[in-house]
Amino acid sequence: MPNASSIIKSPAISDSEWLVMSEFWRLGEATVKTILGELEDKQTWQPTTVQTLINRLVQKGALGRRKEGREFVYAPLVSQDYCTHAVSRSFMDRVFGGRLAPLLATFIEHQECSPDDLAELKKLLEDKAHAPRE
Amino acid sequence: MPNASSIIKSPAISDSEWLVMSEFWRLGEATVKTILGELEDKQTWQPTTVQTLINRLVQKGALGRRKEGREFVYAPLVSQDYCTHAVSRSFMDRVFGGRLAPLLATFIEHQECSPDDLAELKKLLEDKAHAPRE
DNA sequence: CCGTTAAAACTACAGTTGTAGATTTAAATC
DNA sequence: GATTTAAATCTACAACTGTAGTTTTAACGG
Repeated sequence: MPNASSIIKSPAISDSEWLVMSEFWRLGEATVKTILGELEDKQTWQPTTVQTLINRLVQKGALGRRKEGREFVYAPLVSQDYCTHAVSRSFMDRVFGGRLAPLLATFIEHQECSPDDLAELKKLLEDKAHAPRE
Repeated sequence: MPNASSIIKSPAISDSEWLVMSEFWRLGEATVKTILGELEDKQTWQPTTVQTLINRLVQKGALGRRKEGREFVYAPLVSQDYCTHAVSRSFMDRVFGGRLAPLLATFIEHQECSPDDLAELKKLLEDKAHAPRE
């Protein structure tokens, strides 16, 4: 995936669209039918709804596609990593004035973290501290 | 602020509206004129735009108001803490499958954290570890 | 080659959002 | 009380969203 970041603004992916993109990111590529199968248990969307969301993602440049027989095979044109980073960044800016600590604090305060979670987070920080420049 | 959480769904505050709410949360209460002054350096909105955003926040139940002379004094009806927690929760669910560690990892990976930040985060975790139940 | 039929494309429609101009109202002032 | 005028209300309008029905197209099977 060429890194379009810092040049191209990541396409604005809406909430519903994000659910669809998640499947594509997980699968790498897929037909509408495949996605319908994947989403079946998670959503109650009609097939045309999913089709519409996919179409919009193509229009926005988030998905590409190639014809294969009578159907299209779609695949992400933007990486999940890039998109999650972009939305996280703007989320943090908007809600926490760009500071990460208050974000983390919010979850810790509200006891959303199990001891295991805390340990995991700690490990993340320590690893980073020991290899500050990768 | 009575804790309406877990009962009442927090009003869906849009991006622009959030900027306005932030000012009210900071100031406690304010008139439109005050907010206009506060936002002047940060935004290029026309006065009516701000007025509209405030009106919508009132409609949504995020702000209350009382008449004072010829103008209204507005004040938050929902706490910042509650709202930030609510949006953080749903953001994390949507983008990171509900897991905090990947969220943190995203920022760490992208070198968005200074050593100071890392230290601060670490301290947060340690404090929590030592006082798991407040 | 033609019909069947799955897939895609087109159309729809109300609610939200970003942004703001135009009009009304009522408080303050003379 | 009439006038001024700041503040609020009303209106606008396009883009985006969530959600899906209707119509067209073209590949496959006979």
